[in-house]
Amino acid sequence: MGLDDPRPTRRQRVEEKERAILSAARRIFEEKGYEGARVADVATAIGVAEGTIYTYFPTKDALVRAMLERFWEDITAEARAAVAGRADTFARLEALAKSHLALCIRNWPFLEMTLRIVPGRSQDAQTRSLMRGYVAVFDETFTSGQDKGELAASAELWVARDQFYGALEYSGRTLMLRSNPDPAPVIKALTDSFRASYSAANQSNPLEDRLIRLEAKSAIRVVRPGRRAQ
Amino acid sequence: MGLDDPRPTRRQRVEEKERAILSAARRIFEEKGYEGARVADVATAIGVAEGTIYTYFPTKDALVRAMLERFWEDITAEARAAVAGRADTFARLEALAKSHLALCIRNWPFLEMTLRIVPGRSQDAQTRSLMRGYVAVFDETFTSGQDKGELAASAELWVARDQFYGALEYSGRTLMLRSNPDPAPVIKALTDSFRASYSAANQSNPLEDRLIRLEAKSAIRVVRPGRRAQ
DNA sequence: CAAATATTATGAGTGAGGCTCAGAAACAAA
DNA sequence: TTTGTTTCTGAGCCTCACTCATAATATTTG
Repeated sequence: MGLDDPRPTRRQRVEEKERAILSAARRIFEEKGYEGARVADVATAIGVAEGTIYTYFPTKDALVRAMLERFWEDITAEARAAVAGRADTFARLEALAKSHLALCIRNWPFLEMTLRIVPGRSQDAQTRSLMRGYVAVFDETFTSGQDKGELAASAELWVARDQFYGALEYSGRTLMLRSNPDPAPVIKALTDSFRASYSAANQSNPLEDRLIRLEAKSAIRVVRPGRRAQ
Repeated sequence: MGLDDPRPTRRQRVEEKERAILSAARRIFEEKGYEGARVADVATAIGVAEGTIYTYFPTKDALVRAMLERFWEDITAEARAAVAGRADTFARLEALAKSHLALCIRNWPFLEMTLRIVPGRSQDAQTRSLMRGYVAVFDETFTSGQDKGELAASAELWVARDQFYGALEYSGRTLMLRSNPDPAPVIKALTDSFRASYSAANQSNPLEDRLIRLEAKSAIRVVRPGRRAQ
């Protein structure tokens, strides 16, 4: 098969149609929300029968999940771009916060859907996995900040992460209700908080902090010589 | 009509049945979640026909909203009890945080439903109104802390509020995924943050802070002699 | 190229569940 | 008791998500 073969392969045709479905879904679900959007709408939008959608995605839920997966992937690039080129950890976190708050406001329907999608009690490990790559940007920034000694080594990553994204999501929601939303005070409050309580310089016992950091590093070297999933 | 008239009035009968419906709904929606719970289930649970439910609540959504309204009212008493008897603002906030985090974990289905209930874009002023009385406990604590000079007068209430509840909700969600949830680090991180960035003592310019506070007070006295809804 | 086979598309049909409404039952007023 | 009013009832309507027998299309084989 030549590189510019005019006849697409089977796999290519399938992927092409998948893309078409997902991009139509994106428009429609953004406009109408999860409940409001009909699977039939998506089918009509790209000129196929409703049944066709179901040959590509087994349920409406799966369709939405696939759509959201793409969404979070796309958005992750934005977050990475926001922190790129900044050395100072707090500057990175501030940039990330700004980027995320803007995201909350611009793409509220998708954020909301992500939180709504998964039904039932404590089953939202799936929701988490959707956002995993996205929050990894925060995680990397935070842990590298700890490694560099800018952030307190004793701080727990997941606690800081929830503080960060929780505050931003709630604030985003509030801002959306305003006629003239100004994100500045939110960013300022959050970065102030982080600077005040996670800066290694502010720790009550800097020596203990350095000790924790060194122990953590050597433990990693000794116990896990290779990279291994937890 | 005597106070202990055995024959209940019409109004009383209506309210009694409303209570019965709502309390059955509470059990069923907690167990099965929003999508899983059937209106017919609620009807069967109290031994009436499905149509009867609809004479009391126009839609499933309205039923859930009424149920959640009660829920938040009940829970508000708990929050008030948590802060009662504590003078220090930070001690109050800490108690409130503990109480709220426990609430997130114990009553997750209701919290989740509250966030899910409202359909459509940026229409969640209604959701907010559900929680209004509840968050008032935080608001009162915070503003009275500002009045007493313990908290920075320049801090914006809504920003602090979103930081507080946003962090707690996200952390609650995370904790629920753990086999052995320990809320202590969450509480510590949040109170540390608040102490570090909202304490009046830590402000860069204490004089300016006192000035803001005095101006705010006198403005209230002069501009609004009576209590007036915004 | 035609026949045989495999894949993909179709849309009428099914089931579930929210909601309606014409009449029945219970209650109140006259 | 009669008449009027409120409350209750459940068979059936309607909207979807989802299925499946059949048709259309693509690929392989002879």
